[in-house]
Amino acid sequence: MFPEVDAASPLLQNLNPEQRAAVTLPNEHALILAGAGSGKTRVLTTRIAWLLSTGQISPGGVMAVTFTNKAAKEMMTRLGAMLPVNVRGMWIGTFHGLCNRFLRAHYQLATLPQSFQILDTQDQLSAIKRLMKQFNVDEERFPAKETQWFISGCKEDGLRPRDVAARNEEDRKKVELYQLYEEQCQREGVVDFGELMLRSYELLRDNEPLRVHYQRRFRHILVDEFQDTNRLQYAWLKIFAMSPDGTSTAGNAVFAVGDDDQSIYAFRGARVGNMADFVREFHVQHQIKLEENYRSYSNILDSANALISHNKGRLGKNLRTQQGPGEPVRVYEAPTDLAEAQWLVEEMRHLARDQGTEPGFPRKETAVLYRSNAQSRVIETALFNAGVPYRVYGGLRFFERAEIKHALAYLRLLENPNDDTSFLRVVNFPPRGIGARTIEQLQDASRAAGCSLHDAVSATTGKAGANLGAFVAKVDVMREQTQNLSLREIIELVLEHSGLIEHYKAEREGAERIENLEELASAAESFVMQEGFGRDAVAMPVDELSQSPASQGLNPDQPLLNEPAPDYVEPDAETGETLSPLSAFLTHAALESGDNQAQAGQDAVQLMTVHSAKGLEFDVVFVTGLEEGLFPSERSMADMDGLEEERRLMYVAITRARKRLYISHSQTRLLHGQTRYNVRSRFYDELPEHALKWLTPKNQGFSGSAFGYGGGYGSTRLSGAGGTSWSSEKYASPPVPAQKAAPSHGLKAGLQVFHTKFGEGTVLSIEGQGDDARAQVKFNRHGIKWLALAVAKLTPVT
DNA sequence: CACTTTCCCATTTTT
DNA sequence: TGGGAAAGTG
Repeated sequence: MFPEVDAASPLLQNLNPEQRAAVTLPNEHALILAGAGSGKTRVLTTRIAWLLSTGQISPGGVMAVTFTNKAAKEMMTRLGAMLPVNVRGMWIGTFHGLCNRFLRAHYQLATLPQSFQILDTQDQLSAIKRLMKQFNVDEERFPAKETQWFISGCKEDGLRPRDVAARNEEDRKKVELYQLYEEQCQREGVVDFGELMLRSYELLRDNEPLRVHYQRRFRHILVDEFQDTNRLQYAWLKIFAMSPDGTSTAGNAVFAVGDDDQSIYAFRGARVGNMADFVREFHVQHQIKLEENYRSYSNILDSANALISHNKGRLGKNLRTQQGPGEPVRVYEAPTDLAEAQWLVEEMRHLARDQGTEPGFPRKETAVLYRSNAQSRVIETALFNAGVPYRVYGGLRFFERAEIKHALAYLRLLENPNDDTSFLRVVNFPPRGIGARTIEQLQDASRAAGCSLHDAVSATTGKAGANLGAFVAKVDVMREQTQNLSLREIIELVLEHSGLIEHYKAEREGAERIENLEELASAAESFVMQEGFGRDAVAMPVDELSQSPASQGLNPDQPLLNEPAPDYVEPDAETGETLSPLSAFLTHAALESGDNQAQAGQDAVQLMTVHSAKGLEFDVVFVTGLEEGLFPSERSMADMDGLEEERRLMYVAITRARKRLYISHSQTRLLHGQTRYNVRSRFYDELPEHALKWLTPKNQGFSGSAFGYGGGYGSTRLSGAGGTSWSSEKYASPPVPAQKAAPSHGLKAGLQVFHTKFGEGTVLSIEGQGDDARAQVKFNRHGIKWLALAVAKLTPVT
């Protein structure tokens, strides 16, 4: 063993035997099966810290890949706390972030312009729509969304147009569109998310010296959430560790951490099978299971274990805890979705009251989970009426807001005038007399000349042409004027000269948009300060690469195991070429859409889908809407894989809870304007009776009836007033109609409130009743306003 | 070009 | 039912 282990032992101190074994594995491929709450991130970061502090590797030899920016950031923060090491120098990031970094470093080899821009999903869709219009593709037969899905799917499987076998006319058309789309992107100098991955994969695959260089460099490749990798990501990882023919390269080790039971992203291309493939293709000798759970009481874990045991073909894992049984899992059946929501709110009041006696649950430690976003509405209404502060996850993120995207489009045009997607977004925004007609003509001209819209402008004539010319001139002038300005100044100039600010000043809801635009300038400034810009996007300078651990203050005597290949020097390291701050910021904006958790400081109940709850934990968790057809979703019940994924989803939901878990469902639910009569989810019958406590009498379950789980029986609608054949004793008492009780909005004069648009304010007066109730509120920043309580979202500030 | 009307859709989400 | 996007109107 390494003598340095002793020196590193503080790192290993608080690990259990399995965790310690994982952290100290030899430099060989390994698969860590990490159950929910088993300290997965901890193992991952400690592994890196251990490798560094025992001198087995230098920072430049580490690559750690995650799926989300959040996870990458957390890893860097925790690592930085463990060791005095420059975490920025390491290749820690998301798949896409690392691919971006790689492509920026080798943009010539990748045949990309140096400041290529990244299309997000929206941009991609509009690019495809534009393409389809240009080639007169029938949007009825080929919806743009479907084309987008097809193209992304191909890329995720590593397929170029020529690799796709088309067996019918439709497929041929789609492949043709894929081909045209690629040409368009290349012409415009933009890449979509899939392209980032695919292109870097291909570059490594086809360029041997380059591949060998990186293979020698990254001796340790660590992967988080391995069960979520798609085909291409798997191939991408493999190319770092092996020759394309499958010959293993001596010396580097892939350390994959994942949990097959938490694989819930098959719908977007994730392949759990990658775990088994990994073991086979990499001849994995080291598999370690982390089954000790540090999060939940055993009643909760027993429920999770029992449920997931109904899935076939698992890699096999059982969570255990040293904590006691804890409280039973509480189960509730409501007559209506509204009643379910009201019960939930009532229960939350108790939780708040319990705070005085027991350790207590802060509101932000309470989460309400649901299968689909549509379910949040009833719950939100109930919480709102009860005056309980809450926060909903999901929805528009900062960089996805329309006004932000407009501003970014101008900025992108400064960097790259050929970016037609950006050109079209703002050519007539704010309006400057360039109509659809003019744009069509311009597009025809550009197609005929085979050039970008920008370049086609000079060929246009007439008054329309004059307007276009003015637009292009304006952008060109802005480009010159911003030449030597700081990023903040650039953005401020563009906001002003583009007319965006002026335009929104005139708009009724424009004030908020202007605030967002101002925030964009601030965000850019802090980006420059924090990142020292470009650091994110550029390959590491060579001196850092060859830096010995000694200069990191670590084990001076240990020889480096990862000498970079002498015959290859990373290009940017030589020239010191860096990306402009603007370009780096635009990349940042595309790769990190910004969190949507504004006002995170408030103590509010957390509402989110089960999917977005993955990776989080709360003291109290409500899992709602446990109904056949909803959870499991009827859309996924066609095949067994779909059902098993739903079960894993439920497993994820259950294992979010630390102390108290509620599971609820409703007999009826309003969906798409119609009342649906649902049967409680089959998942109830897969939970252990001993861990449950029914708060309402347990009715005859669907599985107990004579019907079994045939497809399509999950839920039904009442036809007319009749009712269906099987709505017997279960529905003997008609569901309680929606109560029209006076909604207690919980507001009164003098109360401090929060409004999502206007911010904080004070209630001056209330008038009207029920749906007509209005409140006069004096906002700190927006003056006095009347707000209809049925519409406005006012949250009491605590 | 702004505003209104109609129509269509409707798990899950990150990059 | 209700939101967003496309089509229609002054």
